[in-house]
Amino acid sequence: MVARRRPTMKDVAEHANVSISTVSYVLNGSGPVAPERRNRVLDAIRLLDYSPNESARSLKRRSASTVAMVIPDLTNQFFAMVAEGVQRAASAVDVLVVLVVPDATEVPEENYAKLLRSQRVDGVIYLSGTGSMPAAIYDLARSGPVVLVDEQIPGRDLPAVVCNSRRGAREVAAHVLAQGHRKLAVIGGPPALWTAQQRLAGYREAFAGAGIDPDEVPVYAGDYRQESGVTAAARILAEPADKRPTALICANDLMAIGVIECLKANGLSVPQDMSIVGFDDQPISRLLTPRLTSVRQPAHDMGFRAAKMLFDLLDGKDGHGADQLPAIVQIRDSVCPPKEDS
Amino acid sequence: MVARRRPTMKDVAEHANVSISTVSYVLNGSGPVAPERRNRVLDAIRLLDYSPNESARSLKRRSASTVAMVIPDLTNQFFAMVAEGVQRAASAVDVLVVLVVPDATEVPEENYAKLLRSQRVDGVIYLSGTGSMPAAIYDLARSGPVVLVDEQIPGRDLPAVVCNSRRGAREVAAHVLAQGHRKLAVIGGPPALWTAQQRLAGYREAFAGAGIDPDEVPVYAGDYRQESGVTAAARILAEPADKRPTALICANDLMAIGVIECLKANGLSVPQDMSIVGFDDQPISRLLTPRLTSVRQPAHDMGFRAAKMLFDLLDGKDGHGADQLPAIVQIRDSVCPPKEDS
DNA sequence: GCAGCGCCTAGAAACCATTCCAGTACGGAT
DNA sequence: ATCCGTACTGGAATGGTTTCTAGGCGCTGC
Repeated sequence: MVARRRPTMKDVAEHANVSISTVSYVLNGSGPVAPERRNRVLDAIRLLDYSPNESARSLKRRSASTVAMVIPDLTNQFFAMVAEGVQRAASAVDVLVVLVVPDATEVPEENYAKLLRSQRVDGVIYLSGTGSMPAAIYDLARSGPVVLVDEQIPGRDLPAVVCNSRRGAREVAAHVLAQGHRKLAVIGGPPALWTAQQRLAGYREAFAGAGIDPDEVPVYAGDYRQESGVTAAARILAEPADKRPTALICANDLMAIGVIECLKANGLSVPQDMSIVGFDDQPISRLLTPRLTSVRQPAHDMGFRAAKMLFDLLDGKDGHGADQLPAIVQIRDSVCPPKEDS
Repeated sequence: MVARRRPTMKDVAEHANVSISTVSYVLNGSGPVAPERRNRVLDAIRLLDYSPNESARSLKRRSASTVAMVIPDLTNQFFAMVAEGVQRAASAVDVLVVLVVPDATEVPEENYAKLLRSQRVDGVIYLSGTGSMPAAIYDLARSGPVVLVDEQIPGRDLPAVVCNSRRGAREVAAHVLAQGHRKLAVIGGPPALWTAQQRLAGYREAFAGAGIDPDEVPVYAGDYRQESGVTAAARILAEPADKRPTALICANDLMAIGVIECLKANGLSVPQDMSIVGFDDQPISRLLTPRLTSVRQPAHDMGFRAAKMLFDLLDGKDGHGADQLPAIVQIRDSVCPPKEDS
């Protein structure tokens, strides 16, 4: 089968006995067309099964009706949910979303900038993953509109949709403290990430509020991945039993899951032997045993709003700044009062 | 800040004192250029921070270097993993992947066809979700190259990457039977889906092989979503205890999770009171209590191969047909022998 | 009866890169 | 000195759309 040439506006115009510009006016409603001719054009379009060549269109319009979405890890359901939110907002206005997964091997921000400059995409929605240089993101933003999700660059106010992580963190830590725990430990996220900083700050506020010196609470380094939860838990278990914390505050659910895995493997039970909380409220978290107490971020909504914000930016509406959504503590079964003897 | 015009080849050419075509030759290596001039061009490109306008390029080349990936549900980790595989294959050859999530409200295949015809994308990778009409997919495939993942249209051999679901299903059912179960039930997927049909067929083969009449085994209708597992479990629990199956074979993990949720809520324990198996081997499944016995599909690899297959198609290499990967049974803790008294 | 106005239409100039083709310059062979 | 082939270069056509501009036509109001 010889791949027949797709029909163009010219074909439609000839078929309908009008000029090319008339066809364009009909297509975009960008000029007045007499009803009778409009119908002729419409008929011709149907007949020829014409659809406009989007490459030509974006060339002329200087806009690709496409945005890039940078997602560090799709299998993390938080990101997946954000992605769905973005997608939903985009498809409502007929914008395509291209999926970009940073390649760990190189500095990817440069590629996104090139994407932007080559007009393949009109803007970028950026979810930061385990490690990205603030400076690189800022450079990227100079090539075109960028909206950050759950990330902020200190000092520069790039448009962003964030969650009140600090408050959520404070509240979940307060919940743990309210159960009577005094020997705590934190498993933190990648220190370079805004969210990790915010969450830690929130925890410390709660500690201070309960009369505990935040600097006395050990913070184990994590990277938001499950594996790092396992590692941190192993380190904690290596300490003598009477020095161990009675509650462990994890900066996200994945690490909390790793922790629980490790504790269980070592014969400890959660929450009886150790209370655990997470952050993110992944859908799985309520299916675990015990059901994990966590902090819910409105992921879908964050994605949706970020996309909206980007579209506004592209439309020239310059209401940038950060949009902040609430984080909500979900209390479940992974926290209980500490044992008497600790 | 006035949005300054991006530099074009013309600017580069003027800057380097060569013609536009020379710049193009340098850019694409599509013609001989003397080293000295090549360097002048390269310098000018760097100096002006030029990057080619991809819209113009695709217009001329008649190819967008972009493919669409239809994903019914990103929060399903199986799909997410496939997506990552696709993405990885694509980024290796500098192809963009646009994410398309079917909108439940309308017939989306038509939109994908339009996407294809408008040359916004060169091809489509199609993962079928809970319900899609085979005919619609076939229509879609007439607008451009389409590769199916974990789906096949009977009678038409569209290019596809599938998993040996039938065999995996047979084996996992055989495992259940080997534990001594004789009273079984199946919770099936959407009957319109190829995977659901294959899995059911596999289960039935195993039943027959164990001397059980497959038609005697009740099949509850599910739709691959967690909720439908809950519903089916509730229906089963409504039956008198001595008529209940001792083992429940679920056509995917999500439904199995729903089943377990419901059983637990009703005071039954898994696997002691009822054995459960799933299909897909979602990453969460090994974190549940009990750890769920399931069938692993090489999701990432399936995505990767599907993308490769599509790119081959686009390159004119016509080695279509279906690629079949093995499904591997993962035996864990959710199956044990039936109680004596049943 | 004519200027002036509103609708509508067609022509043509962008938009930017690719590629065919004709042409230049220069080395060596005759 | 002439001719030819090679290695390179530049002009121009092309891809399909949008949009500016000018103009045609039928009215109204004076």
